[in-house]
Amino acid sequence: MAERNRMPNRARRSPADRAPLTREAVVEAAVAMADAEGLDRLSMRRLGERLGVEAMSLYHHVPNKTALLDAMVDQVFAEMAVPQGDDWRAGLRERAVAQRAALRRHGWALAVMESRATPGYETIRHHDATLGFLRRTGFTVRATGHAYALLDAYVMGFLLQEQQLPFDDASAPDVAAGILDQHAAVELPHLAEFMSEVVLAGGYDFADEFDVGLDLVLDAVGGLRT
Amino acid sequence: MAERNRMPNRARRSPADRAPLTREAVVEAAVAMADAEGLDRLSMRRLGERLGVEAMSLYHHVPNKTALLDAMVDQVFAEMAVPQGDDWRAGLRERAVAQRAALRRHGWALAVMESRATPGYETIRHHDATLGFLRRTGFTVRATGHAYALLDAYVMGFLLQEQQLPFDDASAPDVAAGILDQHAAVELPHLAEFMSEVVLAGGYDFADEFDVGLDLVLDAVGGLRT
DNA sequence: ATTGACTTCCTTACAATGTAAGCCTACTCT
DNA sequence: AGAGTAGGCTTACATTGTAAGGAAGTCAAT
Repeated sequence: MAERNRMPNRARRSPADRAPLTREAVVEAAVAMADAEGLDRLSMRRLGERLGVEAMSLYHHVPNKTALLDAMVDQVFAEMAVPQGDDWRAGLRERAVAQRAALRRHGWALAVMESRATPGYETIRHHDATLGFLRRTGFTVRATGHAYALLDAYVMGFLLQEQQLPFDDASAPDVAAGILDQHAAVELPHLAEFMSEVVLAGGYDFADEFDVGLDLVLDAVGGLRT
Repeated sequence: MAERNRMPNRARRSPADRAPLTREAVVEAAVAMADAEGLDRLSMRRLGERLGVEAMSLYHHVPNKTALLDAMVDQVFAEMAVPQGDDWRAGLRERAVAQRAALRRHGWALAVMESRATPGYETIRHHDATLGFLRRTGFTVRATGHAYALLDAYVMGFLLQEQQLPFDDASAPDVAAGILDQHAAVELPHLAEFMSEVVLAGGYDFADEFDVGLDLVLDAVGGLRT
């Protein structure tokens, strides 16, 4: 009896002496799984397997799969650094970069965000902190709304493009050539021009466009400060 | 026999005297279905039902569901007007507005575009035409790339936000209050400020932010012209 | 120490999905 | 007339989310 109670409350000894399952562990594993294998390979059964548990056991920690997805997105927001300091431009730039990094690390997140509409705790906190940063660094309430919408739209939209266009690594030229070949029957003079003069010229990385656009957007945002 | 051949080639008389099924009809019905009932209610079985046909019959016109989704997206691009005229700013603004209209008409399209990466015929044509417009109205090849990326990122990103934020109709105040209530335990001073001073002040429609940001983006794009 | 509530796991079961395999029939072409 | 094909149908299977309920352990109160 003394021995029996040596273990913490919820320790189980049943099949395998595994660590107690918690909501956080479930969400974390789900994130890891989606990161590693993609969103469509994340099923309750497979997630359970990874945690050494049957699928239905997960429902003790998460009401259903969409709630799990919401929690996963919230986790991503938790990873996103919030802007700090007094320099509005530096702060916003950092936030944009952090946002992009987080959403690239978790490629599934954009897709999930898009379909769900229930922001979680960390998400809300992140928004509040960013709004606070804007207010603090000289934006009126109105301007804050415009600035936030513009900046966020740009970052999210760029990420969306990045996921579609396959020009972000060394294989860009091949892919570009492939697309042209595939539609060889159609007249595509301008696409061909862009491909040959920019993409195939070498050294083109679509990811570099991010900074170009970001600077322009930040200029625009700056103009909103009274 | 003379009577028999009165009908066009593929007319069937079998169970119901329905019109011949074509790939276009399938895609069109799929788009209509997704528009009306949402992407997740679009299944091959339900689509077949709508067309008076069993699910497997659809596979004679479309190789698989993902190809169908690709075709649906392509259809949306086909609806998107391409920029025309000599005025770069007017042309780009029109295109952005058309793009937004098309993607709002077909709320599922963004989500599908995000997961697929194989552009179709109409999509490629649209890109080519837009690139052509930029080149024609005074953008260098390089500047064209930057301008296109920036503008598209903004429009897509804004749409993504629009789908998340539920502030685009008269219920905005209720929703805003609901979010604050739900997280009442957390300190959210800046969100509360924004809600009370902007959203709850009445007359706030997030959709209006589109034009504000678009003008700023167009200013920025204009700066890219030589 | 016994009881009863509660947690956390499991098993079983069901409906819905995409789609492979193969059959049937009417039309087209020779 | 006979062969080939196109386009429909039926059947079947693996995979999904999850409802329902059962078993075993832990805890609080008696």
